[in-house]
Amino acid sequence: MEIYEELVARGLVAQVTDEPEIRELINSGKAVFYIGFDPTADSLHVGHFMALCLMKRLQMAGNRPVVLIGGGTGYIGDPSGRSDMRSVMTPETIQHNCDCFLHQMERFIDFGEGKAIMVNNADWLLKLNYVDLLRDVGACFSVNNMLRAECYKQRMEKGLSFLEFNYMIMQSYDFYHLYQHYGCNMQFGGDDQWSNMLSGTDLIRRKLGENAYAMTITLLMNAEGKKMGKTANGAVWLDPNKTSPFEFYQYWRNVGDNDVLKCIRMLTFLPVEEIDKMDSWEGSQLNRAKEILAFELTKLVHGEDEAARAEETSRGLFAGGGNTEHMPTTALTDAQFDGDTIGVLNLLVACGLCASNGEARRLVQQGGILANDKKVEEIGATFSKSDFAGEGLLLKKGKKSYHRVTL
RNA sequence: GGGGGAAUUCCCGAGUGGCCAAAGGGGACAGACUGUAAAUCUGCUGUCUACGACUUCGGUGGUUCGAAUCCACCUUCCCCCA
Repeated sequence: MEIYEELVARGLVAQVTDEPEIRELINSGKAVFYIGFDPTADSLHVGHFMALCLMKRLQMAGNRPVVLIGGGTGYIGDPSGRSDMRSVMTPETIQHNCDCFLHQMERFIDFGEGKAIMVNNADWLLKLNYVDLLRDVGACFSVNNMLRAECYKQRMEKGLSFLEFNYMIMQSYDFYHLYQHYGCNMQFGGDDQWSNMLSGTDLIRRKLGENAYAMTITLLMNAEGKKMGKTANGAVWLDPNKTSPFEFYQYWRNVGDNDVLKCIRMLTFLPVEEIDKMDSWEGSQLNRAKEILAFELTKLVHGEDEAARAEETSRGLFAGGGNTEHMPTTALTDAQFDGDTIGVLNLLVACGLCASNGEARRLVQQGGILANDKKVEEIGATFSKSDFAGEGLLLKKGKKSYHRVTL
C-alpha cells in the first residue's frame, strides 16, 4: 500500500486541493511539505502529535518535512475556531516555547543531514515592512473572500480584531516564502486550517503562476463531536513533567468504545491490515484494544520502557494486585501530624488528592475515599504514624485516583 | 467621533436594596449499575478551627443600618450611526 492510500485508509485525509497531483507527489516521495506549529504553550500536546505522526509517515515514504515554528505568527494569534482573542504573548515566552517544541520534535522527526528541516517564521515575518508587504501581496487578497472564510465565521458575531484578521495573510506569506526558498510545494495542517492554507496556494498562484498543494488531516474528535486530547485540567501534554506517562496511558486507556478503533487507526503505526481485523472486535475485546492503543501511544511518546511501566501499574491497580511502585507518592513530614496522628481531611489535602478541606469532607461523606482498600466512614477518622510505615498507606479516591503516602 | 448595552461563582446564565454563598442548565467530582467504556439514576459543586463564621458578583471610591443590586470614576467588550 502506498503512502497516500495508507493515509486514506487510516482516515487521516480530510480535504485536498488536487487529489491526483497530491497522490502522485507524495507517493513518489517528491513532496517538500510543511506543517506549522504555533508556540502557544511550552509543550506540544496530542493535537500536535497527530501532525508529528503524519510527518513521520511522509518522511518514511521519502518526502521531506519542513517544520515551521510560528515564532512570528505567534505574535498575532490564530483566530480559527476560537471564540475569543488569544492573550498576547511576550517575545520571551514565544522564544521559550519555540525551544521546548524543538526539543520534543527531535524525538519524532529525523533532522539529520538532507532530512527534515526546521525554520522559524520570525526570521522573515518580523523583518517585513508594512507598506512593502501591502504592495507586494496586499493586492492578492480579497477581503470579500476572506470574510467569507469558514475560520472567521464564528468571529463575525463576537468581533474580530484587525490583528487577528491578518493571521491568514501571514500564514499565506509563509507558504509563499517557503515555496520560493525551500521549494516547499505542499502544506499540511489540521482541518481547521483549510481556509488559511487555501489562501496560501492562492497567493503562490497569483504571484508566481505556479501550483502548490494543500491537504488537511481530520481533526481527532470523539463520538460526541468534541476534540480529543483535552481533559478537565487542560490538554494532554507530551511533556512527561506536565502529563506523566501514567496519566498519558490512562487517558487513552479510558477512551470511549466508539473511539478506540478510530484512534488506533489514526494515531498508531500498527499495520492497516492488522487494524482492519480489529474492526469486528466488541465487548471485552474492545477493552483489550484500549490497552493496545494506550500502550502503543505511550511507547511512541515516552518510549517502550515507560509504556511497559504504565501498563504494569495500570493492571496492578485495576485488576487487583498491589504494584504501588509507580503511582504518585507523597511523603509526610512531622509538621503535618498533630502529635502522632493526622486526620483524613488534612491527609487528603496534604497529598493533593483534594483541593480543599471541604472537598475532602464531601468525598468522605459520599464514600469516595478508601484507605488500604477500606472505606473511610468518618470525616473525623485519623491515622497514626504506624499506618504509614513500610510501603506506606494506599489512598484511593473514587475509582481511578490512587496515591501512596509515606513518612 | 456620536449614541446605546454588557461584565455574576469552572462555563452559560438568572438575580435590579435586606428572605443571596447567589435560581436554572452544562461541566467536573462522588455513589449505584458496569468492562478503567457509554447510557441511566442519586448526591454534590466558595473557604474555614463547620448546625456557626468568613470572603466573593470587572476595578476603585461613595450613598445606606444594610449593596451583586443605587451613584461617580476607571478598565475591558459588544451593538448602532459616521
